[in-house]
Amino acid sequence: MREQVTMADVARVAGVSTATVSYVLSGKRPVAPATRAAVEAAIADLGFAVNTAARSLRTGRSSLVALIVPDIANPFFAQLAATLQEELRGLGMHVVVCNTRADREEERALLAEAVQQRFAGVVITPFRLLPKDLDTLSTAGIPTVVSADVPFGPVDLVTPDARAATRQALEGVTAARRRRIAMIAGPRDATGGDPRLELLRSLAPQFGTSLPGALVVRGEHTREAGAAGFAELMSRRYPPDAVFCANDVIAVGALGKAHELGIDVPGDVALVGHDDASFASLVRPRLTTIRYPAEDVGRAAAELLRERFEGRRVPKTVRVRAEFVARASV
Amino acid sequence: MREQVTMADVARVAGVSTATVSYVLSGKRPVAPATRAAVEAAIADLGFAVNTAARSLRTGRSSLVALIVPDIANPFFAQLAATLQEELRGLGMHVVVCNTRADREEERALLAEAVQQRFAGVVITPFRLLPKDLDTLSTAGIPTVVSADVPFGPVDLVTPDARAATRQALEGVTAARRRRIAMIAGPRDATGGDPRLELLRSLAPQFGTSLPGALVVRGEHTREAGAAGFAELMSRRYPPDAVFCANDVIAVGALGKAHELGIDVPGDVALVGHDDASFASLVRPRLTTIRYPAEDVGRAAAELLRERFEGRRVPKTVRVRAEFVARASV
DNA sequence: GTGAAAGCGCTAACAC
DNA sequence: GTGTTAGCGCTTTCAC
Repeated sequence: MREQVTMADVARVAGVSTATVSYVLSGKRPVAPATRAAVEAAIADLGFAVNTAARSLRTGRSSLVALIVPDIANPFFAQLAATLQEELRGLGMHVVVCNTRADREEERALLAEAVQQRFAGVVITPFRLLPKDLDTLSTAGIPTVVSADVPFGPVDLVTPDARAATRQALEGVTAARRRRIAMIAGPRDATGGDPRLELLRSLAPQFGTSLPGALVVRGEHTREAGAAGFAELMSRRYPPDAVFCANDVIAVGALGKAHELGIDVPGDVALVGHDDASFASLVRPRLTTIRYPAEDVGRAAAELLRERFEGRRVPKTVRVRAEFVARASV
Repeated sequence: MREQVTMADVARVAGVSTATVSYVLSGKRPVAPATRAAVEAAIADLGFAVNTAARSLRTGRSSLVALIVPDIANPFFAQLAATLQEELRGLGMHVVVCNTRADREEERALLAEAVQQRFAGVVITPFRLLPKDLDTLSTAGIPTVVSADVPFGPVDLVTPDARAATRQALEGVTAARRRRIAMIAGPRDATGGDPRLELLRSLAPQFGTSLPGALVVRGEHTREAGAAGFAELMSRRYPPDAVFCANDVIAVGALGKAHELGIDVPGDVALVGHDDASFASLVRPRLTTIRYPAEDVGRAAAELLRERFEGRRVPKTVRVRAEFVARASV
C-alpha cells in the first residue's frame, strides 16, 4: 500500500508551508515566482495529487457531476455521457451516471442524493420531474444544467433549435403529397408535454396539413411503445401516410412493426425520427430524422457548468441547432 | 443554503454519542435494540445522510467505482454502465464513467487517477493496457474487476464462455456449405491478441474448415474499420464466403460496405458479429451474432466488487455464457 | 508574500 | 453496550 503523498510532504520538500502549496494550486493569492517554481518542482518530484476527499470535506463541494438521464443505454445519452466526461475531465471533474428509467421517484431520489453528497454540478434530462423538484439543487447552490426541449425553471438550459429542421422535415414529407400526418409521442405525463409534437403542430399549417389529436398516440420512449403505437395508428380506418416519432428509439420500434405487418416504408408510410441516434443510419430503410447532436449538447453543458464554477449567477440558455437528415424513410 | 445535518445532530437528538450513530450505520459493533431504534428515528426525522467526503477522508476509501472502457458510446458498454450503476446503487456506490478511446495512455492515466482518488473499485475492459499496468491498483488495494476474453493478471475476471456459441456459429455457417471463412479482427497491438479469433481458429477444423492468416484483416473496433476490412477481404482474388467480426460495431460497418459494393448478405457472404449490441437486430439483414450479455457482465462485476468489499482476498473468475443468435445474415 | 492553525464530519481505537 | 477523542488532508482566516 503506497502511502499517500500529502501537501505537507510537498511543503516540506519545497521549504514552504502547506498554505503556500494550496495557493500555488488554486491561484487564489499571488505567489512569488521562485516559490511557485520550488513548489511545482516538489509536486512533480513526489507525484503529488490532491486528496479530493479532504478538499471536498473542507470546501463542502465534491468534484462529481451527476448526469441524470432516463436511459443511459439510449445511444443519444451514451454519447452525451462520453462527451461530457471528456469535456469535464480537464476541470478535474468526474461524471457519475444515473439512470432514472423515466421514473419520477428515481429522478427525485437521484437529485436528493446529489444534494446530500454535495455534488459539484448536475446535468439532467428531466422526464417526469417537475421544475420545482429542482429547488433543492438551487437551495443547495449546486450548478444545474437542464437538457430539455422547453424551459424548466430558473436554471441553465441546453435546448434544441429545431424550428428550421422541423420545417424541412415537414416539407420533405408533404412534398411527396402526404397529408395524413401522425405522431407517436411520449407519455402524456411527461414533463412539459411533448414539445416536439407542439412544434410540428404549429408548423404543419404552413404545409397545408395538420396533426389532429386522433392521429397522436402516446407511449414510453421504447421500441415496444413505438411498435405498439405504429400498430395502433395503422389499424385506424384512415391510417396516416406519414408518422413522426418523438425519438429514434420509438421510430425504430415502429419500423420493426412495419416490417412485421408488411407495410412498406416509405412506400405506404413515411417515417421520421428525432435525435439521429447511432443506429438511425443502420436500419433499412435508413431512417430520416431530425438530428440533435449529443456532442454539442455535452460541450454546451460542460461550458455552462464551467461558467457557474467560475461565478456566474444568472441563468443562461444555449440553443443547439438541430438538423434535418434526409435519408430513405420518407 | 440548507445546512448539512451531521452525525452530531443525530447523536444529540437520539441522546447518544456520534460513535453509536456511526455503529448503527455500519453495524460494525452491536447496538442495543432500543438505542438503535432511537438513532434510526432521529436519522429519519432529521433526514440525515452521511457526508461521504468526511467518510472517505477518514477511511481512505471513496464511494466511487470507475468504469473504464474503450468506448462508452458502444451500446454494449453503455448497457454495462447502466447495469453496473443499478447494481452498485444499493451499496451506496457511484459509477464514474471513463472513456479511453482505446488509447493506452488514456487507460493508464485513468488508472492512475483511480489510485490517486482512492476509488473504491475499478471495472475495466483493457484494450491496449498490459496486465502489469494494473499493479498500481493492487498495490493500492483497490478491488479490480477485469472484463475481458482472457485472464489479465491476478485480479477478478468476468469472461465469456463462448465455446458452445462459437461452435454453433461455425455450424450454422458451414451448414450452408461455406468454407472460405474470414475474420475482421481487432488491432494487432490490442491486449491479449484476439481471443475471439483464436477460439474460432481452434474450433474451425471440427467443421472441416480453417481461418488462414491471409483471410484475417485487422483494425480498430469501429464502423470505419469494419467497412475497410470488408472491402479489403472482398477485393481478394478468392474472397471469403463468410466473415466473422470481432464485435458488432465492426460487423455493422462491414454490412454497410456490402450494401455499397452491391454484395448480397447472406447470399454472397455470410456475416457474423459478436456481442449482440442493441442495433444488431435492427440492421437489414438482421445480424447473426454471438451474444455476450452486458447485463450479466454488469451483475457479475458488481457482485465480485461486493465480495471484495466484504473481505475476499483471492482472485475469482466468473464465466458468463455467450449465446448464438441466429438471425438473417448467415 | 508567507505562515500558523482551526476545523470540515466522520471512524475507530481505547477506555469504561 | 456505549462514550471520548484523535486525526484523516485540505482550505482559508488571521496575523505578520
